[in-house]
Amino acid sequence: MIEKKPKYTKQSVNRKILESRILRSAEIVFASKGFSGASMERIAEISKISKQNLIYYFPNKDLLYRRVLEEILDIWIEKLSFLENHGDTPEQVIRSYVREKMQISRLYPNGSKVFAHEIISGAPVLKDYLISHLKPQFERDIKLVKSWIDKGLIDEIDPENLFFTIWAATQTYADFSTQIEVLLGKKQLQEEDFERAEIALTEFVVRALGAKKNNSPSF
Amino acid sequence: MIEKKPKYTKQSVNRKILESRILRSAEIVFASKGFSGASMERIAEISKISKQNLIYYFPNKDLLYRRVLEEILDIWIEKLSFLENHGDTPEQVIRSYVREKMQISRLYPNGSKVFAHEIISGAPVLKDYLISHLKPQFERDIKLVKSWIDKGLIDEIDPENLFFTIWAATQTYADFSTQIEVLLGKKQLQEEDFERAEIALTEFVVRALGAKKNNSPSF
DNA sequence: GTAGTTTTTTACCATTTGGTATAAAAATTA
DNA sequence: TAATTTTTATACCAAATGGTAAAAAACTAC
Repeated sequence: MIEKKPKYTKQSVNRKILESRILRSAEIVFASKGFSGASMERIAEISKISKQNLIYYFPNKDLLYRRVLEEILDIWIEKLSFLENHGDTPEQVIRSYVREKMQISRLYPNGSKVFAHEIISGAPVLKDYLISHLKPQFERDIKLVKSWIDKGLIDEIDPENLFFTIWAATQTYADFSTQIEVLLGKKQLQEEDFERAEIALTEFVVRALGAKKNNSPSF
Repeated sequence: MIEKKPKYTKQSVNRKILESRILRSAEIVFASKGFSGASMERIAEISKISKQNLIYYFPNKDLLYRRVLEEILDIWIEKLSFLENHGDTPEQVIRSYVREKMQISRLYPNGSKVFAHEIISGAPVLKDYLISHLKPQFERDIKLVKSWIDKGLIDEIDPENLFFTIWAATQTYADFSTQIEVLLGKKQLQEEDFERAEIALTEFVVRALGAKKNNSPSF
């Protein structure tokens, strides 16, 4: 029997809230234990609901895992396109891009870690998605960078490796945070650490590109 | 009863061979499934021995995991010191360092992945080791880079982030190889891909440092 | 060859865990 | 108040899996 329902009942709102609470909990557990090491029991515990109730919302673990991955990927796909980082000069685009990427590492460290586990494991779940969604965007962005080179706006760098390096350098602040914390002697990375990293990396990249600067170098 | 034995009997040789075969198999499984997802059964299968025989050599999974991590770390610690990359100029040191690091990614991709899983998971096993071994070396290397800056050999870059970026960019070729393969449209990364990456990254870093070059820029 | 040691195989077990089934509160909506 | 949805509790189960115990087989040394 199909019923007509108001869109925002108390129940449906609570449901959304609880679902996202579960997803955040799942993120934490998947990030720190990997897919196999994460137990539904533990995720339920962190979500402060019973295991049975968790299963009521997410009938199985695979689905929950997929949802966590989808969530972080949607964020990336949305913010990660070079083309959409409006800016007139290559330098502006790069600065904006590195900032966006670094913000994702700061704001969604657990999602990033789950993604990292997945890719390192050979992307058993995400491979198709990478091919269908990430690759086309990557190729568009590569073209853009090549056009910059052709126009003489930047030096003749290797476009593919430019992206791999930026991604790696920004993600390392989420994925390898434990190592960085140890080496910097900090219990946890603070906003200032991310800011410093953003500045350093941006400077690296801009220098490497030999981008024609608007503002004079700061040192 | 303690017996004197010849050092290289048929048995002891076979044992060493089998042990390293097991370690390589374990590396593969830990890399693709993480610690929890890796089963002793599967590791035995790849090693072409029975599960019970595997347990004979490595009485439990934790120990096997530790051994795999130790193996890759020994390689790193050995090759990763900035100071030991002899070279007169900063540029030479950097080039040598990036090359070494990239070679590790090429030669030990699975070890690198196991390490990555471990760090992303919060380094439950390796944390102490990082503090006691990696941190002191890191601090020495930071000092060296700072001395370069003081002497005006390189520009005033952020030393810590220099290392984080180099590590991330080189390791991504091992850890995120699946993603890179997808984006480059290749089934597997070849030696030429690593070489290209090495050149690109080296150039990238050298430019970022503003190191005084010996050879004129190639473009 | 034989005793002693090392390696391999066979049989088995206890725990974990993802998930089912069911009933019944509790809360929400109509 | 009746119907629906959400939550918890109880009991349970099959498969996977890390690990034990012990006997058989292979090898080494004398």
